[in-house]
Amino acid sequence: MLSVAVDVVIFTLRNNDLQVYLVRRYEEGYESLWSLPGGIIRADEPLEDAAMRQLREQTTVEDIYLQQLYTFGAPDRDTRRRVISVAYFALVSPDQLARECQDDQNSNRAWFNAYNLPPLAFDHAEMLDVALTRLRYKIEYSAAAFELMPEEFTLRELQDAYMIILNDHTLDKANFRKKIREAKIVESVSRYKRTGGRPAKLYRFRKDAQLESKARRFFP
Amino acid sequence: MLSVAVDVVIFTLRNNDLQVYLVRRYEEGYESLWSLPGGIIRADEPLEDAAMRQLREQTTVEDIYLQQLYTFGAPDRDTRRRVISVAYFALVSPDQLARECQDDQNSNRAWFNAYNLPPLAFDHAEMLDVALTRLRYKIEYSAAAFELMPEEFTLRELQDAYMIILNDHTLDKANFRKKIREAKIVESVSRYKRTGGRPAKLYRFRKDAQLESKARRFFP
DNA sequence: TCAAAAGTGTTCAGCTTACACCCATGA
DNA sequence: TCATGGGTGTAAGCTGAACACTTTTGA
Repeated sequence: MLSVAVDVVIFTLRNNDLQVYLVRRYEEGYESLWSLPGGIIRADEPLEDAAMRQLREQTTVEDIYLQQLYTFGAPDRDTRRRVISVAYFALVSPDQLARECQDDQNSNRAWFNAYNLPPLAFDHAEMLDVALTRLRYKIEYSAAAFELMPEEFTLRELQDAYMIILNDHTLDKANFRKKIREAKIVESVSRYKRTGGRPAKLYRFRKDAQLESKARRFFP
Repeated sequence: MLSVAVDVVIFTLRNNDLQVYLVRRYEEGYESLWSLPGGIIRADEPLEDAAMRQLREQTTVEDIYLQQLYTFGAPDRDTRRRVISVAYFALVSPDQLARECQDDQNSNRAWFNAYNLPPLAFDHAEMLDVALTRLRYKIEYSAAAFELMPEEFTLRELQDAYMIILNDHTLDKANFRKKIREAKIVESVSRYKRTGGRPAKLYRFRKDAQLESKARRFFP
Protein backbone atom coordinates (compact mmCIF):
# COMPACT_ATOMS: atom_id res chain seq x y z
CA MET A 1 0.00 0.00 0.00
CA LEU A 2 0.93 3.61 -0.44
CA SER A 3 2.29 5.60 2.45
CA VAL A 4 3.38 9.15 3.06
CA ALA A 5 6.66 10.07 4.71
CA VAL A 6 8.54 13.19 5.61
CA ASP A 7 12.28 13.67 5.17
CA VAL A 8 14.12 16.59 6.71
CA VAL A 9 17.21 18.31 5.36
CA ILE A 10 18.84 19.84 8.42
CA PHE A 11 21.48 22.47 7.79
CA THR A 12 23.85 23.99 10.25
CA LEU A 13 27.03 26.07 10.11
CA ARG A 14 29.97 24.77 12.11
CA ASN A 15 33.71 25.02 11.75
CA ASN A 16 33.38 27.33 8.75
CA ASP A 17 31.43 24.65 7.03
CA LEU A 18 27.88 24.16 5.83
CA GLN A 19 26.79 20.84 7.29
CA VAL A 20 23.91 18.42 6.87
CA TYR A 21 22.68 15.88 9.34
CA LEU A 22 22.46 12.31 8.09
CA VAL A 23 21.48 9.03 9.64
CA ARG A 24 22.30 5.47 8.73
CA ARG A 25 19.26 3.27 8.48
CA TYR A 26 19.63 -0.45 8.50
CA GLU A 27 16.97 -1.74 6.22
CA GLU A 28 16.99 -4.34 3.50
CA GLY A 29 18.39 -3.15 0.23
CA TYR A 30 19.88 0.11 1.42
CA GLU A 31 22.09 -1.22 4.11
CA SER A 32 25.22 0.87 4.25
CA LEU A 33 23.90 4.10 2.82
CA TRP A 34 23.34 7.34 4.66
CA SER A 35 20.00 9.05 4.37
CA LEU A 36 18.10 12.09 5.56
CA PRO A 37 16.27 11.76 8.86
CA GLY A 38 12.68 10.91 8.10
CA GLY A 39 9.86 8.45 8.46
CA ILE A 40 6.27 7.58 7.80
CA ILE A 41 3.71 10.06 9.07
CA ARG A 42 1.18 8.98 11.66
CA ALA A 43 -2.48 8.56 10.90
CA ASP A 44 -3.60 11.88 12.32
CA GLU A 45 -0.42 13.86 12.25
CA PRO A 46 -0.07 17.13 10.32
CA LEU A 47 2.86 17.05 7.94
CA GLU A 48 4.80 19.76 9.70
CA ASP A 49 4.32 18.02 13.03
CA ALA A 50 5.71 14.85 11.54
CA ALA A 51 8.76 16.74 10.31
CA MET A 52 9.20 18.39 13.70
CA ARG A 53 8.93 14.99 15.36
CA GLN A 54 11.73 13.67 13.19
CA LEU A 55 13.83 16.63 14.27
CA ARG A 56 13.17 15.99 17.93
CA GLU A 57 13.59 12.25 17.80
CA GLN A 58 16.70 12.19 15.69
CA THR A 59 18.56 15.26 16.79
CA THR A 60 16.98 16.45 20.07
CA VAL A 61 16.81 20.01 18.82
CA GLU A 62 13.54 21.87 19.14
CA ASP A 63 11.74 24.96 17.92
CA ILE A 64 13.59 25.20 14.73
CA TYR A 65 13.16 27.07 11.49
CA LEU A 66 11.30 24.49 9.43
CA GLN A 67 9.78 24.81 6.01
CA GLN A 68 8.25 22.58 3.43
CA LEU A 69 10.53 22.06 0.48
CA TYR A 70 9.05 19.83 -2.18
CA THR A 71 7.19 16.56 -2.52
CA PHE A 72 8.86 13.60 -4.16
CA GLY A 73 6.57 10.94 -5.54
CA ALA A 74 8.24 8.87 -8.24
CA PRO A 75 6.66 5.40 -8.04
CA ASP A 76 10.05 3.69 -7.83
CA ARG A 77 11.82 6.05 -5.46
CA ASP A 78 11.62 3.33 -2.83
CA THR A 79 11.94 -0.05 -4.49
CA ARG A 80 10.08 -1.91 -1.76
CA ARG A 81 6.77 -0.09 -1.85
CA ARG A 82 5.34 3.21 -2.87
CA VAL A 83 6.24 6.05 -0.54
CA ILE A 84 5.38 9.66 -1.27
CA SER A 85 7.81 11.82 0.63
CA VAL A 86 7.25 15.42 1.62
CA ALA A 87 10.67 16.96 2.11
CA TYR A 88 11.23 19.72 4.65
CA PHE A 89 14.24 21.81 5.28
CA ALA A 90 15.40 23.01 8.66
CA LEU A 91 17.99 25.53 9.83
CA VAL A 92 19.74 25.02 13.15
CA SER A 93 22.14 27.43 14.81
CA PRO A 94 25.29 26.16 16.50
CA ASP A 95 23.83 27.41 19.81
CA GLN A 96 20.88 25.13 19.46
CA LEU A 97 22.90 21.98 19.10
CA ALA A 98 25.62 22.82 21.55
CA ARG A 99 25.03 20.02 24.02
CA GLU A 100 23.59 17.21 21.97
CA CYS A 101 24.29 16.04 18.49
CA GLN A 102 28.00 15.89 18.81
CA ASP A 103 29.97 14.45 15.99
CA ASP A 104 29.38 10.79 16.68
CA GLN A 105 31.44 10.06 13.64
CA ASN A 106 31.41 6.33 14.09
CA SER A 107 27.77 6.12 15.10
CA ASN A 108 24.66 6.02 13.01
CA ARG A 109 24.15 9.75 12.90
CA ALA A 110 26.55 12.50 11.95
CA TRP A 111 27.04 15.88 10.38
CA PHE A 112 28.52 16.00 6.89
CA ASN A 113 29.94 18.78 4.79
CA ALA A 114 27.14 19.77 2.42
CA TYR A 115 29.62 20.04 -0.44
CA ASN A 116 31.14 16.63 0.14
CA LEU A 117 28.47 14.09 0.88
CA PRO A 118 28.60 10.32 0.94
CA PRO A 119 26.33 8.32 -1.40
CA LEU A 120 22.74 8.69 -0.21
CA ALA A 121 19.79 6.33 -0.15
CA PHE A 122 16.64 6.74 -2.25
CA ASP A 123 16.39 10.11 -3.99
CA HIS A 124 17.91 11.93 -1.08
CA ALA A 125 20.72 13.36 -3.15
CA GLU A 126 18.11 15.12 -5.24
CA MET A 127 16.38 16.40 -2.12
CA LEU A 128 19.63 17.85 -0.92
CA ASP A 129 20.14 19.52 -4.22
CA VAL A 130 16.76 21.17 -4.08
CA ALA A 131 17.34 22.13 -0.46
CA LEU A 132 20.68 23.76 -1.15
CA THR A 133 19.28 25.73 -4.05
CA ARG A 134 16.41 26.88 -1.88
CA LEU A 135 18.69 27.81 0.99
CA ARG A 136 20.87 29.94 -1.27
CA TYR A 137 17.84 31.56 -2.66
CA LYS A 138 16.29 32.26 0.70
CA ILE A 139 19.27 33.94 2.28
CA GLU A 140 19.31 36.40 -0.57
CA TYR A 141 15.89 37.84 -0.05
CA SER A 142 15.13 36.96 3.55
CA ALA A 143 16.84 36.87 6.89
CA ALA A 144 17.06 33.06 6.87
CA ALA A 145 20.83 33.18 7.34
CA PHE A 146 20.34 34.38 10.89
CA GLU A 147 18.76 31.05 11.78
CA LEU A 148 22.19 29.56 11.22
CA MET A 149 24.06 32.12 13.34
CA PRO A 150 24.70 32.02 17.06
CA GLU A 151 22.84 34.51 19.28
CA GLU A 152 25.71 36.98 18.98
CA PHE A 153 28.08 37.25 16.09
CA THR A 154 30.47 39.62 14.38
CA LEU A 155 29.80 41.06 10.97
CA ARG A 156 32.76 39.11 9.68
CA GLU A 157 31.17 35.88 10.86
CA LEU A 158 27.93 36.84 9.18
CA GLN A 159 29.73 37.59 5.95
CA ASP A 160 31.54 34.27 6.17
CA ALA A 161 28.20 32.53 6.60
CA TYR A 162 26.90 34.12 3.42
CA MET A 163 30.04 33.26 1.52
CA ILE A 164 30.02 29.66 2.66
CA ILE A 165 26.38 29.14 1.77
CA LEU A 166 26.62 30.90 -1.57
CA ASN A 167 29.94 29.21 -2.21
CA ASP A 168 31.27 32.56 -3.30
CA HIS A 169 34.13 33.97 -1.28
CA THR A 170 34.45 37.26 -3.12
CA LEU A 171 31.94 39.44 -1.28
CA ASP A 172 33.31 42.89 -0.58
CA LYS A 173 33.57 43.65 3.12
CA ALA A 174 32.67 47.32 2.92
CA ASN A 175 29.68 46.79 0.67
CA PHE A 176 28.41 43.87 2.70
CA ARG A 177 28.50 45.93 5.87
CA LYS A 178 26.80 48.84 4.21
CA LYS A 179 23.93 46.61 3.11
CA ILE A 180 23.52 45.08 6.52
CA ARG A 181 23.57 48.50 8.11
CA GLU A 182 20.97 49.86 5.73
CA ALA A 183 18.70 46.83 6.13
CA LYS A 184 18.55 47.66 9.87
CA ILE A 185 18.51 43.97 10.52
CA VAL A 186 21.06 43.71 13.31
CA GLU A 187 21.81 45.75 16.42
CA SER A 188 25.04 46.04 18.31
CA VAL A 189 25.36 44.52 21.75
CA SER A 190 28.04 46.57 23.46
CA ARG A 191 30.59 43.84 23.62
CA TYR A 192 33.52 42.73 21.59
CA LYS A 193 35.01 39.50 20.40
CA ARG A 194 38.75 38.99 20.35
CA THR A 195 40.27 38.12 17.01
CA GLY A 196 43.74 38.07 15.56
CA GLY A 197 43.71 41.85 15.26
CA ARG A 198 41.39 44.63 16.35
CA PRO A 199 38.48 43.19 18.37
CA ALA A 200 35.19 42.88 16.52
CA LYS A 201 31.90 44.36 17.67
CA LEU A 202 29.26 41.77 18.47
CA TYR A 203 25.81 42.06 17.00
CA ARG A 204 22.53 40.29 17.35
CA PHE A 205 19.57 39.90 15.08
CA ARG A 206 16.87 42.54 15.62
CA LYS A 207 13.65 40.82 16.64
CA ASP A 208 11.57 43.58 15.05
CA ALA A 209 13.42 43.51 11.77
CA GLN A 210 11.77 43.37 8.40
CA LEU A 211 12.16 39.70 7.57
CA GLU A 212 11.74 39.67 3.85
CA SER A 213 12.70 42.13 1.22
CA LYS A 214 11.03 42.24 -2.11
CA ALA A 215 13.76 41.36 -4.52
CA ARG A 216 14.34 43.74 -7.36
CA ARG A 217 12.33 42.49 -10.23
CA PHE A 218 13.27 41.12 -13.61
CA PHE A 219 10.54 43.16 -15.21
CA PRO A 220 9.43 46.53 -13.89
CA MET B 1 -7.20 4.85 5.02
CA LEU B 2 -4.92 7.60 3.84
CA SER B 3 -4.78 8.60 0.22
CA VAL B 4 -2.86 11.05 -1.89
CA ALA B 5 -4.47 13.42 -4.34
CA VAL B 6 -3.41 16.16 -6.71
CA ASP B 7 -5.26 19.43 -7.19
CA VAL B 8 -4.46 21.78 -10.03
CA VAL B 9 -4.76 25.54 -10.04
CA ILE B 10 -5.18 26.45 -13.70
CA PHE B 11 -4.68 30.08 -14.61
CA THR B 12 -5.43 31.77 -17.86
CA LEU B 13 -5.75 35.33 -19.09
CA ARG B 14 -8.95 36.18 -20.95
CA ASN B 15 -10.97 39.31 -21.43
CA ASN B 16 -8.43 41.39 -19.53
CA ASP B 17 -8.94 39.13 -16.59
CA LEU B 18 -6.92 36.60 -14.65
CA GLN B 19 -9.07 33.51 -14.52
CA VAL B 20 -9.09 30.19 -12.70
CA TYR B 21 -10.76 26.99 -13.75
CA LEU B 22 -13.11 25.42 -11.22
CA VAL B 23 -15.34 22.37 -11.21
CA ARG B 24 -18.36 21.51 -9.19
CA ARG B 25 -18.17 18.12 -7.56
CA TYR B 26 -21.25 16.49 -6.24
CA GLU B 27 -20.18 14.60 -3.18
CA GLU B 28 -21.62 14.30 0.27
CA GLY B 29 -20.99 17.23 2.51
CA TYR B 30 -19.62 19.63 -0.10
CA GLU B 31 -22.53 19.65 -2.41
CA SER B 32 -22.84 23.07 -3.93
CA LEU B 33 -19.26 24.26 -3.61
CA TRP B 34 -16.80 24.81 -6.39
CA SER B 35 -13.38 23.24 -6.16
CA LEU B 36 -10.12 22.91 -8.04
CA PRO B 37 -9.88 20.10 -10.55
CA GLY B 38 -8.18 17.20 -8.88
CA GLY B 39 -8.40 13.63 -7.76
CA ILE B 40 -6.75 10.66 -6.13
CA ILE B 41 -3.51 9.51 -7.73
CA ARG B 42 -3.28 6.03 -9.20
CA ALA B 43 -1.20 3.30 -7.67
CA ASP B 44 1.76 3.65 -9.99
CA GLU B 45 1.34 7.13 -11.27
CA PRO B 46 3.99 9.83 -10.83
CA LEU B 47 2.59 12.95 -9.19
CA GLU B 48 3.13 15.17 -12.18
CA ASP B 49 1.45 12.63 -14.45
CA ALA B 50 -1.54 12.62 -12.16
CA ALA B 51 -1.73 16.40 -12.34
CA MET B 52 -1.38 16.32 -16.12
CA ARG B 53 -4.14 13.70 -16.29
CA GLN B 54 -6.46 15.99 -14.34
CA LEU B 55 -5.68 18.72 -16.83
CA ARG B 56 -6.46 16.50 -19.78
CA GLU B 57 -9.57 14.93 -18.33
CA GLN B 58 -11.15 18.07 -16.97
CA THR B 59 -10.14 20.69 -19.48
CA THR B 60 -8.90 18.86 -22.60
CA VAL B 61 -5.84 21.07 -22.80
CA GLU B 62 -2.46 19.42 -23.18
CA ASP B 63 1.24 20.09 -22.93
CA ILE B 64 0.92 22.84 -20.45
CA TYR B 65 3.25 24.70 -18.16
CA LEU B 66 2.81 22.70 -14.96
CA GLN B 67 4.65 22.99 -11.70
CA GLN B 68 4.37 21.63 -8.22
CA LEU B 69 3.14 24.21 -5.78
CA TYR B 70 2.84 22.92 -2.24
CA THR B 71 1.54 19.92 -0.35
CA PHE B 72 -1.43 20.28 1.94
CA GLY B 73 -1.80 17.66 4.62
CA ALA B 74 -3.89 18.88 7.54
CA PRO B 75 -5.63 15.80 8.96
CA ASP B 76 -9.05 17.43 8.77
CA ARG B 77 -8.79 19.13 5.41
CA ASP B 78 -11.25 16.56 4.10
CA THR B 79 -13.72 15.67 6.82
CA ARG B 80 -14.50 12.26 5.41
CA ARG B 81 -11.07 10.68 5.42
CA ARG B 82 -7.46 11.70 5.36
CA VAL B 83 -6.28 12.98 2.01
CA ILE B 84 -2.86 14.48 1.47
CA SER B 85 -3.05 16.75 -1.53
CA VAL B 86 -0.15 17.82 -3.69
CA ALA B 87 -1.17 21.06 -5.35
CA TYR B 88 0.11 21.97 -8.82
CA PHE B 89 -0.26 25.12 -10.74
CA ALA B 90 -0.70 25.37 -14.47
CA LEU B 91 -0.59 28.22 -16.96
CA VAL B 92 -2.69 28.06 -20.12
CA SER B 93 -2.64 30.52 -22.97
CA PRO B 94 -5.88 31.65 -24.59
CA ASP B 95 -4.68 29.94 -27.80
CA GLN B 96 -4.54 26.62 -26.08
CA LEU B 97 -8.13 26.64 -24.93
CA ALA B 98 -9.61 28.23 -27.99
CA ARG B 99 -11.87 25.39 -29.05
CA GLU B 100 -12.75 23.62 -25.85
CA CYS B 101 -13.41 24.85 -22.37
CA GLN B 102 -15.89 27.47 -23.32
CA ASP B 103 -17.64 29.31 -20.59
CA ASP B 104 -20.25 26.67 -19.74
CA GLN B 105 -21.46 29.03 -17.07
CA ASN B 106 -24.37 26.88 -16.06
CA SER B 107 -22.47 23.63 -16.23
CA ASN B 108 -20.22 21.99 -13.70
CA ARG B 109 -17.03 23.58 -14.91
CA ALA B 110 -16.22 27.21 -15.55
CA TRP B 111 -13.63 29.97 -15.49
CA PHE B 112 -13.77 32.47 -12.65
CA ASN B 113 -12.09 35.77 -12.05
CA ALA B 114 -9.16 35.02 -9.77
CA TYR B 115 -9.92 38.13 -7.75
CA ASN B 116 -13.57 37.32 -7.25
CA LEU B 117 -14.05 33.66 -6.49
CA PRO B 118 -17.03 31.77 -5.14
CA PRO B 119 -16.70 29.89 -1.84
CA LEU B 120 -14.46 26.89 -2.38
CA ALA B 121 -14.46 23.37 -0.99
CA PHE B 122 -11.81 21.94 1.34
CA ASP B 123 -8.75 24.17 1.71
CA HIS B 124 -8.85 25.18 -1.92
CA ALA B 125 -9.06 28.87 -1.11
CA GLU B 126 -5.72 28.58 0.62
CA MET B 127 -4.27 26.72 -2.38
CA LEU B 128 -5.39 29.53 -4.63
CA ASP B 129 -3.79 32.03 -2.35
CA VAL B 130 -0.47 30.24 -2.47
CA ALA B 131 -0.80 29.83 -6.23
CA LEU B 132 -1.46 33.49 -6.84
CA THR B 133 1.48 34.53 -4.71
CA ARG B 134 3.69 32.11 -6.57
CA LEU B 135 2.46 33.26 -9.95
CA ARG B 136 3.19 36.88 -9.12
CA TYR B 137 6.56 35.92 -7.90
CA LYS B 138 7.39 33.84 -10.93
CA ILE B 139 6.54 36.39 -13.56
CA GLU B 140 8.96 38.78 -11.91
CA TYR B 141 12.05 36.69 -12.29
CA SER B 142 11.15 34.32 -15.11
CA ALA B 143 9.37 34.34 -18.40
CA ALA B 144 6.33 32.54 -16.98
CA ALA B 145 4.01 35.31 -18.14
CA PHE B 146 4.54 34.24 -21.72
CA GLU B 147 2.80 30.97 -20.97
CA LEU B 148 -0.34 33.02 -20.53
CA MET B 149 0.06 35.00 -23.75
CA PRO B 150 -1.13 34.03 -27.23
CA GLU B 151 1.45 33.09 -29.84
CA GLU B 152 1.65 36.68 -31.02
CA PHE B 153 0.97 39.73 -28.95
CA THR B 154 1.65 43.43 -28.75
CA LEU B 155 3.84 44.94 -26.07
CA ARG B 156 0.80 46.70 -24.69
CA GLU B 157 -0.94 43.34 -24.26
CA LEU B 158 2.12 41.97 -22.50
CA GLN B 159 2.23 44.94 -20.18
CA ASP B 160 -1.48 44.54 -19.47
CA ALA B 161 -0.85 40.92 -18.56
CA TYR B 162 1.78 41.93 -16.06
CA MET B 163 -0.41 44.61 -14.60
CA ILE B 164 -3.39 42.31 -14.26
CA ILE B 165 -1.39 39.57 -12.57
CA LEU B 166 0.49 41.91 -10.27
CA ASN B 167 -2.72 43.84 -9.67
CA ASP B 168 -0.73 47.01 -10.20
CA HIS B 169 -1.77 49.19 -13.07
CA THR B 170 0.91 51.82 -12.73
CA LEU B 171 3.77 50.32 -14.76
CA ASP B 172 5.43 52.90 -16.96
CA LYS B 173 5.10 52.10 -20.65
CA ALA B 174 8.49 53.39 -21.73
CA ASN B 175 10.38 51.65 -18.97
CA PHE B 176 8.50 48.40 -19.42
CA ARG B 177 9.38 48.35 -23.10
CA LYS B 178 12.99 49.15 -22.42
CA LYS B 179 13.27 46.22 -20.03
CA ILE B 180 11.64 43.84 -22.45
CA ARG B 181 13.92 45.05 -25.22
CA GLU B 182 17.03 44.64 -23.11
CA ALA B 183 16.01 41.19 -21.89
CA LYS B 184 15.99 40.10 -25.56
CA ILE B 185 13.08 37.91 -24.71
CA VAL B 186 10.77 38.71 -27.62
CA GLU B 187 11.25 39.17 -31.34
CA SER B 188 9.11 41.11 -33.76
CA VAL B 189 7.08 39.27 -36.38
CA SER B 190 6.67 41.76 -39.15
CA ARG B 191 2.98 42.24 -38.75
CA TYR B 192 0.74 44.68 -37.00
CA LYS B 193 -2.41 44.60 -34.98
CA ARG B 194 -5.07 47.22 -35.45
CA THR B 195 -6.01 49.23 -32.41
CA GLY B 196 -7.90 52.44 -31.76
CA GLY B 197 -4.89 54.47 -32.87
CA ARG B 198 -1.58 53.69 -34.49
CA PRO B 199 -1.29 49.95 -35.25
CA ALA B 200 0.83 47.97 -32.81
CA LYS B 201 3.74 45.75 -33.80
CA LEU B 202 3.23 42.09 -33.04
CA TYR B 203 5.87 40.13 -31.19
CA ARG B 204 6.45 36.55 -30.22
CA PHE B 205 8.42 34.93 -27.48
CA ARG B 206 11.97 34.01 -28.48
CA LYS B 207 12.43 30.27 -28.16
CA ASP B 208 16.14 30.70 -27.40
CA ALA B 209 15.58 33.31 -24.73
CA GLN B 210 17.17 33.24 -21.33
CA LEU B 211 14.28 31.97 -19.23
CA GLU B 212 15.27 33.02 -15.77
CA SER B 213 17.08 36.01 -14.50
CA LYS B 214 18.80 36.09 -11.20
CA ALA B 215 16.89 38.61 -9.19
CA ARG B 216 18.86 41.38 -7.61
CA ARG B 217 19.76 40.25 -4.18
CA PHE B 218 18.78 41.53 -0.78
CA PHE B 219 22.33 41.10 0.44
CA PRO B 220 25.36 41.45 -1.80
C1' DT C 1 56.61 49.02 15.51
C1' DC C 2 54.54 45.71 12.69
C1' DA C 3 51.13 42.25 11.22
C1' DA C 4 46.37 41.23 11.36
C1' DA C 5 41.89 42.09 11.26
C1' DA C 6 38.06 45.63 12.08
C1' DG C 7 35.82 49.23 10.23
C1' DT C 8 34.79 53.50 6.93
C1' DG C 9 34.56 56.83 2.81
C1' DT C 10 34.71 57.93 -2.02
C1' DT C 11 34.36 57.33 -6.79
C1' DC C 12 32.31 55.79 -11.09
C1' DA C 13 29.37 53.15 -13.96
C1' DG C 14 24.97 51.50 -14.66
C1' DC C 15 20.31 51.14 -13.54
C1' DT C 16 15.60 52.94 -12.25
C1' DT C 17 12.15 56.40 -12.43
C1' DA C 18 9.54 59.94 -14.20
C1' DC C 19 8.06 62.45 -17.76
C1' DA C 20 7.91 64.71 -22.14
C1' DC C 21 7.69 64.15 -26.65
C1' DC C 22 6.90 62.33 -31.52
C1' DC C 23 4.43 59.00 -34.82
C1' DA C 24 0.78 56.51 -37.39
C1' DT C 25 -3.89 55.58 -37.97
C1' DG C 26 -9.11 56.13 -38.44
C1' DA C 27 -13.01 58.94 -37.94
C1' DT D 1 -7.45 67.85 -38.12
C1' DC D 2 -8.07 65.68 -33.98
C1' DA D 3 -8.46 61.87 -30.74
C1' DT D 4 -6.32 57.58 -29.77
C1' DG D 5 -3.02 54.70 -28.68
C1' DG D 6 1.95 53.17 -30.25
C1' DG D 7 6.59 54.12 -29.62
C1' DT D 8 11.11 56.64 -28.00
C1' DG D 9 14.68 59.77 -25.62
C1' DT D 10 16.62 61.85 -21.74
C1' DA D 11 17.75 64.05 -17.24
C1' DA D 12 17.98 63.22 -12.09
C1' DG D 13 18.79 60.33 -8.63
C1' DC D 14 19.84 56.08 -6.66
C1' DT D 15 22.41 51.61 -6.24
C1' DG D 16 26.18 48.52 -6.48
C1' DA D 17 31.16 47.35 -7.35
C1' DA D 18 35.72 48.40 -6.58
C1' DC D 19 39.20 50.02 -3.91
C1' DA D 20 41.85 52.82 -0.82
C1' DC D 21 42.12 54.26 3.50
C1' DT D 22 42.06 54.62 8.89
C1' DT D 23 41.68 52.27 13.50
C1' DT D 24 42.63 49.05 17.17
C1' DT D 25 44.55 45.25 19.04
C1' DG D 26 48.46 41.61 20.28
C1' DA D 27 53.01 40.09 19.62
